[in-house]
Amino acid sequence: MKPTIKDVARHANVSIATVSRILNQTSVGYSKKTEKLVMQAIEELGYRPNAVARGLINNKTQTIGVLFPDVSGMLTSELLYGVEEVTHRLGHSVIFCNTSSSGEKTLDYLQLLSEKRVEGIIFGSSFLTDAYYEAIAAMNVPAVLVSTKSQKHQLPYVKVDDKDAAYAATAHLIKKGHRRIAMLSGNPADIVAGKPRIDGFKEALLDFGLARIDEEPLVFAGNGFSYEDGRDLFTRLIKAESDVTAVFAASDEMAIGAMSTAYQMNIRVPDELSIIGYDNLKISEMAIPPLTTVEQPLRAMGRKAAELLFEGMETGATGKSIIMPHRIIERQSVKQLV
Amino acid sequence: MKPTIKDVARHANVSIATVSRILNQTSVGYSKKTEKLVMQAIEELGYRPNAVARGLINNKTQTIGVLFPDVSGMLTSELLYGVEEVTHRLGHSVIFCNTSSSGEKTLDYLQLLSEKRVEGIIFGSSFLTDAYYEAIAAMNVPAVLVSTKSQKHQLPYVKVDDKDAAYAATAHLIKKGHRRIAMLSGNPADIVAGKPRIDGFKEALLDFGLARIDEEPLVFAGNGFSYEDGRDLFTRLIKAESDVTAVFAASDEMAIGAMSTAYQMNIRVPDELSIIGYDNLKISEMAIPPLTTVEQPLRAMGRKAAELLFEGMETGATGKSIIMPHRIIERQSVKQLV
DNA sequence: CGAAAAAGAGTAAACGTTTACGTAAACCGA
DNA sequence: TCGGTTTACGTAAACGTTTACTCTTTTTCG
Repeated sequence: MKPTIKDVARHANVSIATVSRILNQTSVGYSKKTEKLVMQAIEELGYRPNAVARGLINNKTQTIGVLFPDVSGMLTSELLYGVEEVTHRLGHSVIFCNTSSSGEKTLDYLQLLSEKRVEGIIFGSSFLTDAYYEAIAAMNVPAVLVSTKSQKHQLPYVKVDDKDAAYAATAHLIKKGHRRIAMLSGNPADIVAGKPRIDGFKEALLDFGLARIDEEPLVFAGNGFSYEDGRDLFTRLIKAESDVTAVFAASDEMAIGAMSTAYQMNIRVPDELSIIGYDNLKISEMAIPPLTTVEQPLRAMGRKAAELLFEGMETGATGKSIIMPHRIIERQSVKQLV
Repeated sequence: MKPTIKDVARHANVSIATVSRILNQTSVGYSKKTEKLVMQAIEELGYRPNAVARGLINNKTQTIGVLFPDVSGMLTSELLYGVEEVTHRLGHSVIFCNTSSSGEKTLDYLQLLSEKRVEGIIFGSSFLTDAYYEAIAAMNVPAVLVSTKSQKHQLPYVKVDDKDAAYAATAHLIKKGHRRIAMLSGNPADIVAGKPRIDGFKEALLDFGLARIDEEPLVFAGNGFSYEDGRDLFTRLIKAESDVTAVFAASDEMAIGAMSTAYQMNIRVPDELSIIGYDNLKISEMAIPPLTTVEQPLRAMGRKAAELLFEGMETGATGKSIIMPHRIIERQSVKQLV
C-alpha cells in the first residue's frame, strides 16, 4: 500500500505531527534540520498526502461539481473548458456530470455530489427546476448558474443578455440594409434562451420602424436550437415567405442548418439571402460561407462562473450575477444591400 | 452543519453501528423494527452519508480520473460523453482534467489525482510519455488509454485501427473509380495517429495497383489535424497537383478545411473533386456538401474504455486492448466516376 | 547569570465512517 | 428444561490526517 504519514514519521524519527506541520508549510514549529530530514524521508518513500483523510478533517474536498446537459455539444464543451481551467488553476478538481446522458438523473447527481462533499456547484445551460434548486440549497454550498438563469430562485448567474444580443444581431442586419427579416427561433416557452431572443428581435424591428402594423414579425419557432431545427424552420420559412432578404437564426447550429438547406434549394448565401447566427461556435468559421454571428464568450463565461463560485466559497456571500458582453463577428454570410 | 451518523443514532436511540449496518443494506444484524426507526430518523434529519469518511475507511473513493487534451474538441467531448455515461451508471464519478488548458500540467494532474485517491485513470487522445507512464504506474491503479496507444508501455487501449481505417477510406475512393488520389495527413512523426493513417493510405494504393513506380504517393503532411492544417495542405496540394480527382483527409476538420478552401477556389465538391474525411464528427453531416467519412465510434469508445477500466478495478488484472470497428459513412462529398 | 519568552517537537483527540468482537436476549430442538 | 445456535445490537478500534495542548529545550535580554 501507499506510505502514510506514519511511515514518513517513523522513517525520519519524528512524530506525525511534525511531518504534518512540515507538509502544511506552517513554517513554524520545526527546525530547518528536521525539515530536511522529513523531506528526505518523503522523497525516499514516495509519500503523497491522502486528500481523502485531509478532506475528512478539514471538511474541504477541494472539489466542485459541474452539471451540464451535454458535453458533446460545442457550446457546453467550451463552457466546461473555461470552468476546468480556473478550477484547476486554483488547486481544485471538477467532478463532471452530464445531466442528459441517461434520462432524468440530475437529482441523483446532486445527491451524489452532496455525499461527496463538493464545495460548490456549477449548473449550466439548462432550466433550474424547483427540485434542482431545493437539492442545491440543501447542500449548503455556493452555486452558480452559467448560460442560464432563474428568476424564481436567487442564484448568481453568468450569461450574456440574450435579448440585447438578439437585438444586436437584428440591428446588424438592418444596418446592412435589410428590411424584410425573418427569425428562426427556439422554443418561445423557453424563458431563458427562447423568448428573450425573440423579444430582442421584435424590439429591434420596432425600434427601426420595420414592424408592419398589419402583421406579426416573421418568427419561425421550433423546439430547440439544433441543426435539424434550423433545417426544418428554414424550409417552412421558404415555403411561406419569398421576399425575405435576411434571416436571424437563434443559434449557429440552426444557422448552419438553414445554410445547408438553402444550398440544396439553390439559394445562394449571402447573395440571395443573408444569414446571421448566434453563439460563435467553432463551426461558424468553418461554414461555407463563414458565418456572421453574435459571439457569446463561452470560455470566458466558464472562467467567470468558476471565479464567481470560488469567491462565494471564500466569502460565504452569494456574489453578484454577471452579464457578459456579446459581440458581432462579421464574416461572410451577411451581404450589404445597396 | 450536516447531520452525521451520530445524530441519526441518537435520534433513533440506537448505536452508530446499527445505523451503519442499515445504511449498507447488509440485511443482517438488525430487526425490521429498528430499521424502520432508523430510516425515519434519517428522513427527518435529511441525513446523507459522508462519502469522504467512507472513502477513508474503505479505501474506495468511487471516483476515476479522466485526462483529455482538449474538451472543447469535438472528438474529445464525444469520448468524454461515453466515459461519463458508464462511469456514472456504475455509481462512480469522474474527475475531469483538461491537460492542454494551461501548459504542461499533465504531471501535476496525475499527482493531484493520486492524492485524491482515484481508483482508475483514463488517459485519452494524446501521446503517453515515459514520465506520464511512470506517474500512472506509481499510482498503482488500473489505467486505460483511449484513442491512443503506447507500444513501449503496457497499458490496455481502446481505439480503432488507424491503418485499417485509412486503408478503408482510400479503398472507398478507389472503388468509386478514382485513380489519382492525394492524402492530407497529420504529422508523420506522430506514431499513433499520423504515420498509421499514411501507411494505410499507401498500402491501399499499392494493393490496388495505383502506386506509380516512378514517384512517391501524394501525401501532404502537416503538424496536426486541424481545420487550418486542412486549408494549408489543400492549398499546397492544388498548387502542386492538378490532376487529382480525390482527396483523403486524415480528419474531418481537415476535410472541412479543404472543402472550404476548394469552395473559395471555385473547385466544386464532389463534381470536380471528391473528398473523404476521418472521424465522423457532428460537423461532417453539417458540411456542404455533407461529408463522406470513416466513422470512429467515439461514444462507444468512451464507454468501452470505462468498462475496461472498471473490469480492471474489479479483477485487478490489466484487461485486453480493444480495437473498435470503423465504418464508411457515405454522404455526398465523394462522386462515383464513370 | 537567570528568568521569561520563543521555538521545537510530541501526545492524543477529533473528523465520520466501517467492522471485528463481544454480549445479551430470543429461539429451537430433543 | 436446557445447552446451543441464531439474532440483535453495542463498544471500540481503525482509516490518515490536523491541531490544540503539552512539555522540553533554546534563545533573549535586563
